[in-house]
Amino acid sequence: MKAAEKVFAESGFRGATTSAIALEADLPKANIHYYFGTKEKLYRAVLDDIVDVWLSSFKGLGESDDPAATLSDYIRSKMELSKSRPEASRVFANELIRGAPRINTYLSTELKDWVDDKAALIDTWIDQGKMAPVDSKHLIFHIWALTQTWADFESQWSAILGRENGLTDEDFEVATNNIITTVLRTCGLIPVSARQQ
Amino acid sequence: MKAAEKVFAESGFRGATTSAIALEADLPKANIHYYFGTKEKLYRAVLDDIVDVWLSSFKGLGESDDPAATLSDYIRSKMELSKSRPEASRVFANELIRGAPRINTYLSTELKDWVDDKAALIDTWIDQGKMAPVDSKHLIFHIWALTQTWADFESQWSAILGRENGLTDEDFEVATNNIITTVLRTCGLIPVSARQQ
DNA sequence: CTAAAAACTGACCAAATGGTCAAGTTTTTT
DNA sequence: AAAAAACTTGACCATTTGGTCAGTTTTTAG
Repeated sequence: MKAAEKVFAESGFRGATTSAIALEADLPKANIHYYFGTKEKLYRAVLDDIVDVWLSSFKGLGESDDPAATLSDYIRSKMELSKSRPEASRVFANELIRGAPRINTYLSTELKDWVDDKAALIDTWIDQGKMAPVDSKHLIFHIWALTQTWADFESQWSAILGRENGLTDEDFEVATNNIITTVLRTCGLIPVSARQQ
Repeated sequence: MKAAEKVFAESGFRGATTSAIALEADLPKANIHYYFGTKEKLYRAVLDDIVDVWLSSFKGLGESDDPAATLSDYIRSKMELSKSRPEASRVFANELIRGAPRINTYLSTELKDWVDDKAALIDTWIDQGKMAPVDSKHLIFHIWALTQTWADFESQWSAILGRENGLTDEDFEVATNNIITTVLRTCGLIPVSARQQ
């Protein structure tokens, strides 16, 4: 599965070959077919695994009633995922770029429900005057876009920042703080004049 | 080229087949090889074309001396590109996900220089007290991430928003305004308490 | 008009692909 | 201890792949 995730991340579903996966896993190709049947089924297994990780990362959001802390924690956990499982993120990104043929149902049911739910929570906070008015769904979209980009497009940020051996822990730390700053300022949860750390 | 862009966007370099491109272009496969030689060369031609469009979209930024107007205009032009050339954006995204093997030089020279340059401009604005202090490079990263996501991951946003026939012009309009709000609030250029339009 | 250059294409090929299978080996069950 | 079940794998196959090429058609130049 790990080998498959890597190869699918690097080449997409169509471009990945079962022999490349077999080579990466250091197993004969026939063995992989014994366990997973077809390339399609293996891909689905990898995708299901990723969706599980994704969904479980969502659970954290919304248990506390403090918008600033909740949003910061969520951003931090999303960034942790971008750092620790970039390949998973890339497989997912590949699937989305292709129009999400295999996960459309998941997107428009479970994921949509989750977003609707959390957006309602954010709207409550706004109504209670706990944060500035924002488009709650788009706020969630922004958090996803800003955090996922550090996994999916690492090569771009790495090149622009002049890191020859990929992004460092410090880069991720800085990125995380900047995202938190942006999101909290958008929500009016930290004074804009404050210097960034 | 148009057909190739579409197929490469859908399947990535490895997954795209010359016959699929030929079919899409309604031409015999041999004809495509006559003009472009190899699949690799065709892909490079497509990529070069996209890089051109990208670079020219950058030119606008920085001519005026009004941060709010400049940033808004830039966000608007990036969103225009996400809407009008989503396939180009996806080809580029595919390349980045794969580690940018073919455009690494471009990223760490031209693009890096451009970012260094514009970040310096933003730093000037900050020094002049025209906007709140922010990490200028990360501000640019945020704008790119927030705008490109509407091309690359359209399928995701479309599913979550419950749009059965893809995103509408209005969705793009709302997204654009939300991104502008987020960026301007981050920069302290609009009061946070203001209601969003 | 003509001949040469350029553009085009159907038919083909070697290599790579996803997948199968029979013949084993190892592990589990009884 | 032996039978059954599960696992492993080298060799193989039909199909698809990127790419070629000989021959035809179209365009250009004198």
